[in-house]
Amino acid sequence: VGVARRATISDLARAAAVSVGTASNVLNGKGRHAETTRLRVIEAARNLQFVPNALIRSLQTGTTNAVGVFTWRLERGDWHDVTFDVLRGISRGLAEHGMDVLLYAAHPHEHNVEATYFLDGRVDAVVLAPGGLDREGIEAVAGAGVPVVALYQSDVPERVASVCIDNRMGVFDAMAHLVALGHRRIAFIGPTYTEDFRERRDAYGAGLARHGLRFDPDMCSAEGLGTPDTVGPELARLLSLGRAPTALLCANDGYALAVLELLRQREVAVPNSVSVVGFDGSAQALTVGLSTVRQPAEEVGAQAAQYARALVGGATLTECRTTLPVTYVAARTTAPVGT
Amino acid sequence: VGVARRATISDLARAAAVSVGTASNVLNGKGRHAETTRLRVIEAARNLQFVPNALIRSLQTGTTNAVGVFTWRLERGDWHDVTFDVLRGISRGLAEHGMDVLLYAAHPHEHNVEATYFLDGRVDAVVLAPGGLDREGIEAVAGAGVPVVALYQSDVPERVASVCIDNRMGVFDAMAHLVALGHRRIAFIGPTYTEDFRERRDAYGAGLARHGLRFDPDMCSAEGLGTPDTVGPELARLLSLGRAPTALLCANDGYALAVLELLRQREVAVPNSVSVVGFDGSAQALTVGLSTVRQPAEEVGAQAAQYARALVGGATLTECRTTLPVTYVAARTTAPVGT
DNA sequence: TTGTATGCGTTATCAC
DNA sequence: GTGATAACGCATACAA
Repeated sequence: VGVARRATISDLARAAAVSVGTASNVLNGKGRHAETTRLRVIEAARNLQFVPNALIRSLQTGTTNAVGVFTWRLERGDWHDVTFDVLRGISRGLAEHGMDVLLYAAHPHEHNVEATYFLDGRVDAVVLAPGGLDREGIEAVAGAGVPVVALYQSDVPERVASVCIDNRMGVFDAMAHLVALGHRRIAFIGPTYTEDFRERRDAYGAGLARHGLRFDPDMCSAEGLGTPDTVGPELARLLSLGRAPTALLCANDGYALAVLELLRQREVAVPNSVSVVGFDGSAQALTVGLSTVRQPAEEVGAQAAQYARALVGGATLTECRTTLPVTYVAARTTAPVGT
Repeated sequence: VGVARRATISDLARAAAVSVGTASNVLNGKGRHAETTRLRVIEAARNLQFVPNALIRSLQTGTTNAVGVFTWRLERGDWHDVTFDVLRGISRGLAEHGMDVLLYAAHPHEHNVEATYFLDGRVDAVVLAPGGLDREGIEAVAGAGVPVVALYQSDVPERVASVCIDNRMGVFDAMAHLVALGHRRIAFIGPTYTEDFRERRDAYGAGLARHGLRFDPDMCSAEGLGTPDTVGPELARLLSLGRAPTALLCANDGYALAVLELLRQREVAVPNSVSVVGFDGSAQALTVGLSTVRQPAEEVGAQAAQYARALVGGATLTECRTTLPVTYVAARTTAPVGT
């Protein structure tokens, strides 16, 4: 490994026969300078391959040009299928303004997330996916003067920005479609351990009422449902009901895909025997033609990036919150009842 | 936004009635200290919610505890379906040692990647996905004393680490399976714009020879093939051949999935009329039951993380290179010929 | 227009 | 065991 000490601005100044102050000013385009001086500095910088130390620069300017991003996990197919789409949105939204992402390492059972992670001055703001920091932790970060953008959480402290999606709208649209297809026995499969999941389940209840359908506890997952890979017993229970559901509304694509796989193993025809609907519009969902509610995950990230920048810029937006619309897209896992 | 100035170590030292040096030592567990002193410092740190400034800390210690990761894009379903798996592997491998990931923002048509990105002192090492930095750029980074780990590139400068996968093995295994199923007319669909793609295509040629099959240029994509969404004409061409292929070996899952979708639209039965094989083992591939070669993407990332740490630690491994094995997994898109 | 001096917050090196 | 002080590399305010 080469140990070539990188050139500092003093090296540069010496080489260009100017003072460090002048060198700094020229490089940052501040003040006026004799053309010859300017050229000498530029030339020397090229020769020395001078790259200013970002750390010290940040220390000086008070800005790091980086946003911390915490995503609870980068798991594949777990509770949140669109994590990476969100990440891309954030990254892109920041890239347009020359900012980078500091991805905080946090993996289950390995580290607890602490507010202090985000207070060491490395980032100008943080974007938080749900599940990592509790309300107290969020308060601590925001209270320390680090702007916070919360994702998929509407119940956040006063000064915290948030970007959510319209779960209610998505569920309503999906249910309207199912009802239009003649479905009356619509079941809901999903857990309750995030705000999104809870909203979707609540919307399911409200959706039934909208169409004059009765809520049947048997047709709705109880609190304890785990991750998609443990959905087997729940599905078995539903299928064994006297009046089994003709449509399965799932809390997200992960559950829907797990359900599809189980149905395939049981040789239950989809969508002919039973319709299945997901939520999120994950890549896998699109690939298999799952009818699902597409959420604008990349936009969620982009919006978060914009809020982060705005807050850093001092914009004391009291209203830096938004709920983005979703789009139900019928594909190949929904059909008229009894076909 | 709160502007609460964060407590510095001098504040802490004053509060604890010790010198900054002692405070620093206590916090970092260096040297021996009277128990009372230690407790005073700890207590004061708690009260003041002291968090050391990571920038200055890095300035002092010369280490940032962060690794820069450059992934050409975070695109969905583009050339590299496993980007996120790799990212997870890197993140995880670093997290175990308390290190974070600085994700460099680089999106197509928005920014060119320059070696200087990685030379501003923000990271201890960098991991580079292919396509971003050319050989000269990599040399520049490594030459400046920043350890580099290249992914999916074996042709790298002397001091650069690299993590690759055994493309040849994967293609051979897949072809052996196809041949065992009775296939003789096996076509290859894929581009050549990455080393992996080229290796896979070359292995296809070698694989044919292995089984005593003749290489037919008509059965192999020409150089110019674009992204998966433009694979239509190529597939049409293959299907219209006098002796059309009975099996399609695709350069990666993205192409394979695109092919599957097109075949579905054309109502060509898979695997009964034609078998399809992908490469990479992406989430989508697993979901649809694509027969594919699974590459250990997360391990690739984890290995890269380990190399990065080793190089940072001064380990002058001349041999910090590896080629990880892959596993062909037959699923639901391959069947005996003519069924 | 250019140069000089100060300070950022921390760690490391040395006296005490 | 503890404390003073230098040094890290840069931007900035101010003097020349």
